[in-house]
Amino acid sequence: MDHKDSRAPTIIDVARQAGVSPMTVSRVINGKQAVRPATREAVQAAIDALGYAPSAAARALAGGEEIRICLLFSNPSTSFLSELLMGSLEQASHHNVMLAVEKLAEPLSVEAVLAHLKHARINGIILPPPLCDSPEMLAALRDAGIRAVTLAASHRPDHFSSINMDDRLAAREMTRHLVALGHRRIGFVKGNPAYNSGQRRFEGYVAALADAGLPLDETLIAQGLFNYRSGLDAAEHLLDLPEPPTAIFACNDDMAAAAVAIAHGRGLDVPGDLTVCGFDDTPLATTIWPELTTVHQPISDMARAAVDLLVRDLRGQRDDAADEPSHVLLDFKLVRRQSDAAPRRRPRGRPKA
Amino acid sequence: MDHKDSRAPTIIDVARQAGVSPMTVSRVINGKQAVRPATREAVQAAIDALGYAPSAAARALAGGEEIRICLLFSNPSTSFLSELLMGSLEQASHHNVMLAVEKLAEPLSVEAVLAHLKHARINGIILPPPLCDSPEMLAALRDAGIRAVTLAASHRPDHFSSINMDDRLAAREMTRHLVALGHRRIGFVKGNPAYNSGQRRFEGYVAALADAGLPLDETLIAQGLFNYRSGLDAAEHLLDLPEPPTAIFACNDDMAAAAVAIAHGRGLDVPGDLTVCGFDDTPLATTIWPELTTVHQPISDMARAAVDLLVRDLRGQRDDAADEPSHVLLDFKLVRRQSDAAPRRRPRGRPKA
DNA sequence: AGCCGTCATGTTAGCGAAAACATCGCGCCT
DNA sequence: AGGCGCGATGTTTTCGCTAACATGACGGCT
Repeated sequence: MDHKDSRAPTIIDVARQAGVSPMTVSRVINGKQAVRPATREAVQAAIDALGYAPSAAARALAGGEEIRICLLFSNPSTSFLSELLMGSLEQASHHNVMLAVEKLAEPLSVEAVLAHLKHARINGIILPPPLCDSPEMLAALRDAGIRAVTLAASHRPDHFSSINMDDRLAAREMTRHLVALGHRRIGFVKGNPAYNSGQRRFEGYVAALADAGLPLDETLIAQGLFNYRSGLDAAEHLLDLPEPPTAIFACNDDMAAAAVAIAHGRGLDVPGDLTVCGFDDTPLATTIWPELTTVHQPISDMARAAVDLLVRDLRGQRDDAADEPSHVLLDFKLVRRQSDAAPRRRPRGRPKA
Repeated sequence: MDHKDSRAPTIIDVARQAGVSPMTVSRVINGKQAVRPATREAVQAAIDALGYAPSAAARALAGGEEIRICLLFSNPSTSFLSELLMGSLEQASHHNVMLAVEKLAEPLSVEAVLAHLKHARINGIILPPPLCDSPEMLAALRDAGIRAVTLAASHRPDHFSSINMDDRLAAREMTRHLVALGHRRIGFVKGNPAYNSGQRRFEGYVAALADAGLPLDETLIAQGLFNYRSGLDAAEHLLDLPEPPTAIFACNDDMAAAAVAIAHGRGLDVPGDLTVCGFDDTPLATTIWPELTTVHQPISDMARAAVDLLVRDLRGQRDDAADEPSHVLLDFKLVRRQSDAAPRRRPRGRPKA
């Protein structure tokens, strides 16, 4: 298609084609300043005709500051990670910033990390759990003058922006959904107390019960650790109760999957004899059978938002020093699949042999 | 630490500090041509002292060609994807090439993709499954003159380089391991026939049986589809046999997990009463209980190798047109966890009630 | 002894885009 | 009516680095 087989068209080629100066083309590309509509259209036509796309490298070079941000993670589940990566990569290329991805070695030495970040000229960092909940990490970052935004952190950080999902509300809606289905005895499997999100999910459960005027039965609450193994124990305990729940709401999908396994082990049909719901919408939720009804956390959206915020903060540094961190709360979605149903008419009846 | 609070040090600062010209610094950085050891050390010292790191943007700009490669995926599991991303991102930044990550919309229109790639000035593509197994995709890419390397493809592509793992050998070793444990009746759950890797894993199983002089019992072979649900059916079928296997080797972890679930549902202990092994080492393998003995596919290494190959091909284009595609086979690793054990002394004995 | 190749290093000229500054034309205000 | 201001566009310079070429010193060869 090209006149010459040689190189990709540059902004100068476009300018020539459109009969304007390169600067005008640049303005059109960046949508800046005033350009007459007629001129804009001409330039756009030239761009389309030549199949021009700006060189990211040249842009970064000329644009003054070269922004490099880093997604620093230590130990999230891979599904969480890949969502995170997808979202942040996309948005990073969108803003034309470099995105490094860094895995923190296990004995996490804050100084070592900082030294590395300094060395790699990282301007800003995205911190997913569990790093975002480490006060020393946060403090060290602040002292080093590196911008950060926490993602799904337990606590709202003091000096940084944050992106979160409303765990409490999500759990409340899920519980409300269970109540609407007709369940009255709803078991809850708590998460690892070290993670605050588990706590907030529990609060949502409690609140929804109160909303519905249902009593909070302590015996229906089992402690879990967020992992499958603990979910096994918790479900075992719940189903051993003299009057077992008709539904189990677990704090994450792994534990919910464990509850399904235990139920099947006892010959219970899910959801016929027992409704099981999870939280997070990890791939596990759709690999097991029946597929789990769960809460979908918009991880890639959160990552996108985090990049946006970080870039805004970073670019803003030059403009003004207003620097107020923002805190955004993203929408979750309750996704209904096949593990929930109304309780059997006579909850205490035996499943058919 | 910096003299001025202003900007990051440039190659010129380093040159001044070391008392040489910028070009010499550039040569040291790129490890090119002959630089006297003494000079090299001086420059290195200056680099360290200033904490200098080269600007990727400037490098790409000056370096002539700006290489952009793309990881094009359609539908892999997220764990596979995140490994892929980690490896390729790391290596891409290592080579200072841009890495775009592109998800293909479901109704995969090859032309649309090509148009997009052209537009985004992508020079080379990494193709994981299932895209790498689409002949039309491969043909279209070749016709468009875009370089590609397939990753874990079923067939060795004609015109592109490829990265693979030896599925056949891995399955053979796993089976051999099971035999060494004392198992004689080893069930096999095949994968979706559409994927060739499943076929090659099956071949490995057959070969290992032959190695051990064990008969190939057709009744012990169940067809699966690579998903959990199909694993449930396959395991059910296998355990319903008048003389059930003492071990089940599933073609992937999802189906192995299903087999564990079925075993538990029947009151069978894993691995006491039944050994279950998987393949792939997905996160699922370590979330369920007991954790699965499986084959670890070095996905991130494969991604790294893919990037290396692609960059070499792309840069080589300028140098010479030798252009012979290479095909590399990476090592797998058999990872033993808690789902395998020697069979019970009397295999036909009932599990204790 | 003089010439030339070769190694080690310096100099110049961009790469493609955007910032900063310059220009030009036009309508509006006093 | 003259100047002022501003909107639309052009020119120049700059970003950090490397390719290509230039230089200079040194040693082996005839």
